[in-house]
Amino acid sequence: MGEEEKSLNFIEHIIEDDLRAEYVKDQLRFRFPPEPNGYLHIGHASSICLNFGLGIKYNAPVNLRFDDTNPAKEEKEYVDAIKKDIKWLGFDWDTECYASDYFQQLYDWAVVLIQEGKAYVDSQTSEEIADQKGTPTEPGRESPYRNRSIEENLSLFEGMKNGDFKEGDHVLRAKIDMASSNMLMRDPVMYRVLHKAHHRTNTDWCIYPMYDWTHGESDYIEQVSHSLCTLEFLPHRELYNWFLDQLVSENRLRPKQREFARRNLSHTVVSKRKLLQLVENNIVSGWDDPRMPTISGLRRRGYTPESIRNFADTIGIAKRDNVVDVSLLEFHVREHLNKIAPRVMAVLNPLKVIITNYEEGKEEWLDAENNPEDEKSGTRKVPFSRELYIEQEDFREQANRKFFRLKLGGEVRLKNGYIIKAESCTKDEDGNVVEVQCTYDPKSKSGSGTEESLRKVKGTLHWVSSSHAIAAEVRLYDRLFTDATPDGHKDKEFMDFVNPNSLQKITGHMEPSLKDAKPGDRFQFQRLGYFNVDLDSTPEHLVFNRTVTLRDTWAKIEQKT
RNA sequence: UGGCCUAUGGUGUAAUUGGUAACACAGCUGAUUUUGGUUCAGUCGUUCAAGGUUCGAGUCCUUGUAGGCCAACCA
Repeated sequence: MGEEEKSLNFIEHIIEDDLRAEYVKDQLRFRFPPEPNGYLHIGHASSICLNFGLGIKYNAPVNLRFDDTNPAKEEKEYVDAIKKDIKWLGFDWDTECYASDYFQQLYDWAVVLIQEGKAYVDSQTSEEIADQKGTPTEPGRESPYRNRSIEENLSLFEGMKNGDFKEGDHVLRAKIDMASSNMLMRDPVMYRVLHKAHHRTNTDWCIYPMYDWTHGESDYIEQVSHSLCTLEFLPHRELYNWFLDQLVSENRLRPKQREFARRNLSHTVVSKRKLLQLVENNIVSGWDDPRMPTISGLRRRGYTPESIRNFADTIGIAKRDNVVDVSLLEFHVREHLNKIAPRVMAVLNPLKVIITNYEEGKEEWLDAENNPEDEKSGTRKVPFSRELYIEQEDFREQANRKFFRLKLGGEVRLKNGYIIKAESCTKDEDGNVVEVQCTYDPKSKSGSGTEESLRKVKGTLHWVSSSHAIAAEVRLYDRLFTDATPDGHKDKEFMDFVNPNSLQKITGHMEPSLKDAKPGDRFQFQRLGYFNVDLDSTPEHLVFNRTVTLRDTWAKIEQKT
């Protein structure tokens, strides 16, 4: 019941007010209305969580409606990807709808508008129409075709529908007010001729309705009570209402458009158009590249639906411009993955360690906890032997007291194993350490209960047995852009900020339990971060993505000195 | 030179609708820890400005300032 204490966002306040004033709960209905012209991104996730979350909160139906009125940009591929992403996020829609299902109804209504003298066919070029539109500070001029007879309009509009005209010959316009301070009210175009096949209606139509003439009417047909969209549609509201005024009947629910600010994420772009540019210019491998802020990219990267929902929940919804720090998103994945990801050991930057007093050829299988956060997760066996790998960063010949890791003459615990002491090291001709010779304390074995095993040493390192380790490709990701707001600069293009080093591929050495890992499986590589198995992975060639690093306090300490 | 929207810590969002400015992240301290992870405790810091109404203003009014949106046969 703690849920009820949560304060309402401004949309919920509006709904509560409406519930008190005019609606009953049963009339509430929402919709998520993507255009199938690209993949969904983290900004859409916010909108999805808003609309479907409202549906859950008020036990109201939520439609998935494809706003497919522009066949030039839309494809079935996108429809399928969108449906997959919404389901993956954990939501389900009441009815799958398409604006294209309403083409006939929309046409019939348009004819009614013509008959009532509220719409006319304009036969000018788009340039002429644009020229007459005026500017925000000057009124527009009326089209010479504005006062055509109803009969002529009717016959021309029918001709448009029948394919008698080329693209651009005519458009249908609403007759509103060329002097309105709202540019959208200056006789907006309702229909244009487009001789293009539509992914659902194929060539049935060669005129297509514009967004404004479609959206509110679709909401009305579906009896959506609250049509929520982003703030850039705010000026459209007047037109949305004008179109509704022409056709709503008293006894049917009249939809309301309400607007909220789109969510921006730092160090990335959240716009289908810009994401498409990244794909087309091969900056990334595709819409689902793990560096992309698309839902499919985040999924491939290893994000969980829960973490994205929690993120959307935390940032909430409001009306002001915003740039949410990506570290908040990262916090939510870590929070979730910490609870569910099995711990394993993997060495990404190997440095050979020889335990000189450990018998050659001997191997031991040690017990390792799968997840300290989950008692039921049990343990697994990891092999130990004379020759191991640790991370290069975990050894220094000498270091100060703040360095808890291995140094000459110093001791360290090997996680789930023994305490070792570095005795000497060998270097190559360039002076790089290539091998460390250590001794181990045979009585210090983890979990053995001996006095020595309970000894406290400052550092604990992860490691793998070099002969048992399996090699795997590991893909390390960094932010796609070097700037926090790549598309927020007036003098520069967002493309100027693409990080050239956002992907690094290396070969890591994994503990052998990982050999059966399947695409999608998530792990914590201890002390390194959370990783998942990539779609490209095969049993012969494992591929891991780093979802996110662990919080790294050491990196901060080191940076300061 | 127009119309509309917005303004709360570094970031995001709240504030019983005029009554103690709070939650999360980030940052910083410390404790715990066989992950420099987790967990725990503490800490830092906020109402764009100036007037006004009021016993009382983040909230209402006025003016200003700053940012955003609007002139696609895109959505």
